[in-house]
Amino acid sequence: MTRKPTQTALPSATRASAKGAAPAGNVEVPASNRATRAAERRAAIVDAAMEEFIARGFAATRLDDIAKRAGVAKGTIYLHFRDKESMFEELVRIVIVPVVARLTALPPPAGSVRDLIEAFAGNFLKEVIGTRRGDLVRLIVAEGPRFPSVADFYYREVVSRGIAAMRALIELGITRGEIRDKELARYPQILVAPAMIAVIWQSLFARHAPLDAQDMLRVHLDLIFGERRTT
Amino acid sequence: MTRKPTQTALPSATRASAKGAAPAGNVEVPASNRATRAAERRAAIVDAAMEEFIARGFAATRLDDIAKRAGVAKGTIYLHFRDKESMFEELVRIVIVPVVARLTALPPPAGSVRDLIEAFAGNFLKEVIGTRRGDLVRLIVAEGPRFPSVADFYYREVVSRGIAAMRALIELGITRGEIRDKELARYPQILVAPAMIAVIWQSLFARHAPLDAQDMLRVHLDLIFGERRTT
Amino acid sequence: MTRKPTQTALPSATRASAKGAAPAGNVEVPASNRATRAAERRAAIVDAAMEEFIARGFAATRLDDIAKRAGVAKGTIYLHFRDKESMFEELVRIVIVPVVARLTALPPPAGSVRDLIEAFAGNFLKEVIGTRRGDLVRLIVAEGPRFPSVADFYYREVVSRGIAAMRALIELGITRGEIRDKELARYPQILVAPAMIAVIWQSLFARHAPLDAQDMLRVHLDLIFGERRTT
Amino acid sequence: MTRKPTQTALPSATRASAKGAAPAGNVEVPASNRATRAAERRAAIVDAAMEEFIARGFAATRLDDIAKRAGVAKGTIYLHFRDKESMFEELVRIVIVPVVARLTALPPPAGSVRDLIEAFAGNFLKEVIGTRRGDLVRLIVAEGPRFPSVADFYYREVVSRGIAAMRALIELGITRGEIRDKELARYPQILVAPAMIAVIWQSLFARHAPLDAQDMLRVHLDLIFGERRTT
DNA sequence: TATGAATGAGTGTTCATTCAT
DNA sequence: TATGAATGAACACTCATTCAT
Repeated sequence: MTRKPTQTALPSATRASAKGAAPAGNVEVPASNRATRAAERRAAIVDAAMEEFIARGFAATRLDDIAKRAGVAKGTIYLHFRDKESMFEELVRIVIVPVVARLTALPPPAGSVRDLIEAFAGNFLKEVIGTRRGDLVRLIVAEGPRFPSVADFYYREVVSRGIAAMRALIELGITRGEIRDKELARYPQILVAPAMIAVIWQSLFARHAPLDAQDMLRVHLDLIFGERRTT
Repeated sequence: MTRKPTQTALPSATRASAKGAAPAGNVEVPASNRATRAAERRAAIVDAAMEEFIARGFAATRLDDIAKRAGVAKGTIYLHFRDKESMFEELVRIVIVPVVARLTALPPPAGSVRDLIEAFAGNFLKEVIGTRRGDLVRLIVAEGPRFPSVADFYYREVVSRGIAAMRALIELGITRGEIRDKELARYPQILVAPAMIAVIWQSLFARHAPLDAQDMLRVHLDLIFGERRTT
Repeated sequence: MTRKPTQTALPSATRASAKGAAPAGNVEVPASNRATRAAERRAAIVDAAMEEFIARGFAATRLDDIAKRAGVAKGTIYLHFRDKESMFEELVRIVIVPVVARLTALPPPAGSVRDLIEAFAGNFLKEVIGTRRGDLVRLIVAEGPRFPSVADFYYREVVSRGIAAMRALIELGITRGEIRDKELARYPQILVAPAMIAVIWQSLFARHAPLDAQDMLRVHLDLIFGERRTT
Repeated sequence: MTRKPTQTALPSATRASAKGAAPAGNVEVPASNRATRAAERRAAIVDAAMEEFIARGFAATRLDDIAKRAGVAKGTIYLHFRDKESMFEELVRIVIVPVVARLTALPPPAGSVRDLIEAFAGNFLKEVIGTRRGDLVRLIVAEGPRFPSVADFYYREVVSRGIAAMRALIELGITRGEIRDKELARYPQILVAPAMIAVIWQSLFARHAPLDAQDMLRVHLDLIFGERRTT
């Protein structure tokens, strides 16, 4: 298998390092204090690791490459993470948690259930589908069986909460008469399935056949809520 | 990462060794001819490789383990496959092709479109979801980005054909008035999404929360076709 | 290191197999008897092995290639030779012996010593320099330290006899007054050295700078015998 | 082939570790700086590799043995050389270059041409014949055909320059009347041949029949320049 | 705290040798 | 006698981890 160093830049939510505050021209310990510097390094490592893990998978990723991409020495990684495995596990947590936080910070619960779900889908589209985070989801699907702790974490923090939230929305929709099919509440997975498929499709088949995820999700919601009168 | 050799038995479609000719209760199989033996060995390697690749992913799988599981010497693998990569690529072909063949051997095209799709879903449930083949699908999702040839093959042989077949069925359903939502034909992925989600769920989360895939697919079809009067 | 199968044909003194006697169109055991067939196979193996050993050296030569080149199965080699090492050792004997025999079948001892030596040099030029046999000499130089038995054999059969023969000629030349330098008899190597250098040169540097070995040997003999009046 | 690790000590020109600074009788060398240590290690690897390659040839040499002999871990070799092949190629350069430099640092160009050549021969005797460097020459002859880059390098740096230098000396000798045979200038190889033969002889046949290389070279020079009056 | 040279266990691949046919 | 599939020891090369500086 060929190794072509992926050179994609990384505009990451975890990056806390872009600080204009550092006084230029200082060789020893610039402006920020020790703790900040450490946090920056750690963030750089996390970013680099995510890129590499996504590009090659856990086993095929070399710490050398992560270090190079993060701009630190290989040994430095071990000052922040116990080993490669726990780096991967922590990485997933570090990246996933803020996303979940943002997605669950639901918009004002005003309006129809469909509006709520559409808002949610819009966020998901923007934050996940076709982004690094989407790739991370695929990575979790890929490595889950070898990292039960990751699968557990992901199930606990993302899947089960997502399913519960969707179920609550569906039940609300049924109560309000927006959703006809009462059985849907038993399988919120059905509501989420096209979004997941979109995530995977973008990773694997986008270059064979592009997919208009937004439009697909709209069609799906039409199916569930009945066609919209106007847009 | 700990390495516990997964010892799952393997009831495989690729196994050609179930010879009815062998006297039952015989320990030493009398051997048959050279070509047959070679085919058996190759099948054993394919089966073993599939188990190992599914359990560990491509990079973390050791040829030593495949050989041990297949009951052959390591060198023997190289009599059948050029190297680890091409073994993986051929493996996918070898396992996928007959499944596709079987799934596309559509049941008697009589009855309603819903009956057709239900028959198809039933096959998929039996042949893929929760089986080794399902795990293979997850494996392809996992390794696809690193094996463009595999992703290409899978798209060409499975995805595009599956999408096309589903679209044809959907259009038929629309024509016959069984399906109301005309836009569905533009996104057959929606029809398939829950089945794919079921495949992944069984691999990753079954132990956290079992999923009645059959029931879920029924609910999904009810959503698309309208609730069934009787079952 | 790349492996380009050397495809040079092999017009070898050891080949005894080119027999027009075999009745065409016979599948089982053609004309010649069993022993002859075996001898042919053995000769084919020896020829093929020589080519391969010369092209790659002992360690880098694969028995597979020898077998392929000889047109026999790999196992067949083991019917003729105990193992790779002893094949190499026997090979050297098999190829060297007839050459020595031919070279030592000295031409009629008439004429001057210089004539004798020139005749000898002519043979050497024709039979060794720039030929497969020359390459074999280089091979012996190359593998000698790892094959003491080969070095021993070569010293015993070729070097010591060659040196002795040269010394005898030199002494005759001194006696007859053809050679002035009496000390030359103590170092017959000096007489042979340019011929050896020519052998090596053709193997290694011919493509950088071609060497007219014949002319060089003449100049060398002029040095020893004094310039010739006419040619 | 039996594998007996040759344990010959190695007084090498490449060894840079003989540090006069180290307190005598000290077991643990105090280390000095990083760069020095790296250079020492590299030199140790080069020395060890030369020993092993000379003893076994390229293909039969194991990197494990080189590492063991050099007192480093196997991986360390790869910090200094890309792979086995390039190690061999660099090795030849590293060892040959300083020898050439020393040999071409000609002695005071005073005196007769014969004196010059004798000085040169003396150096060659001391520096090459019967030394590790001589063995290396034999190794180059052995592996040249499989390492064109080595053969090229050797031709360019050693052979062609040596031939040119010898030709210049011969022509000077002819001009001054020291050398009678005018054709010799066309084949400087003749002048060098006995020295090369001596190199090979010491490697292969010394134990069968010792050769007094110094005396042989003197006889050869007598042949070319005419016998010396006194020594 | 940060470095990166050094380590050595681990793995894909090769190939001499065997042996059932 | 001849075959060539099968074997498994051997080896080049990699890379996670350590540790002296």
